[in-house]
Amino acid sequence: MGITKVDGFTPEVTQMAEILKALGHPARLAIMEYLINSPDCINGDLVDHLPLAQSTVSRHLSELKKVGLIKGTITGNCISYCINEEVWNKIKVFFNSSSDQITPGKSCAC
Amino acid sequence: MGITKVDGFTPEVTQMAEILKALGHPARLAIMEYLINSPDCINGDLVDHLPLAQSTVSRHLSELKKVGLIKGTITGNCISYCINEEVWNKIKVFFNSSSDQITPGKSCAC
DNA sequence: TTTAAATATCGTAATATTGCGATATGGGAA
DNA sequence: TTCCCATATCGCAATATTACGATATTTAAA
Repeated sequence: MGITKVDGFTPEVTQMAEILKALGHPARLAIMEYLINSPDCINGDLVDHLPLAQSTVSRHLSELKKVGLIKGTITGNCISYCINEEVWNKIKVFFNSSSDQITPGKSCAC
Repeated sequence: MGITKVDGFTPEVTQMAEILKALGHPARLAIMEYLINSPDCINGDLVDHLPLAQSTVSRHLSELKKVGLIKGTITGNCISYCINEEVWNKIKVFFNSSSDQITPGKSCAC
């Protein structure tokens, strides 16, 4: 089928899965790291840093923006993309709070 | 194409992307939450908690195991699956350390 | 207005993913 | 051994993803 079932899952799970799915690609994860490390949000030479064609990079940027991981706009030759810290923080909180719920030293044998 | 390019990315990025990709599905994320909240690792009634057929759940479990997110084995009627805390923690560290690198109040305009 | 630059979108082809039913497999119980 | 139960695997069909080249779009500058 290739179609992901959504019915029966909580909106929280569905939304977080969408975000993580967007991050689950080497190019998109590399883009995020690049944006994190670039202090001025400019990613004009992003294409040079990735082994992908310009159109492919643009498509990945579009997907990251779709799920809210990045924000910004392009106006002329001024490229202004940066991390959406709110969403990024949401992921961080998700994993931190999940970790707290793990029973330490959980036995995995019967 | 549908084939994800790997050449040109660091092994770290590629591996983390694989893990996040595995988590980027509502069913698999729900499975992880279920495993986190079940103190005794038993997931025999996992199928009842998901809106998916048994074979589909088994396939998702297989993918989670492939990337190391869960560990355990099935011996007879004794189901023993649980979170691989080491990998889970690796994700947590990844997002926490990444957040530290974000320049606070980064301006996104030109 | 025309040109140059940079990014976005389109069209396409190849591959991957998803889900289910059917079936196979494995271990315990009768 | 045979039966029963639960999970794993297979095979299939439908859809999604990925990447690229070509083209469109947009903005600033000449």
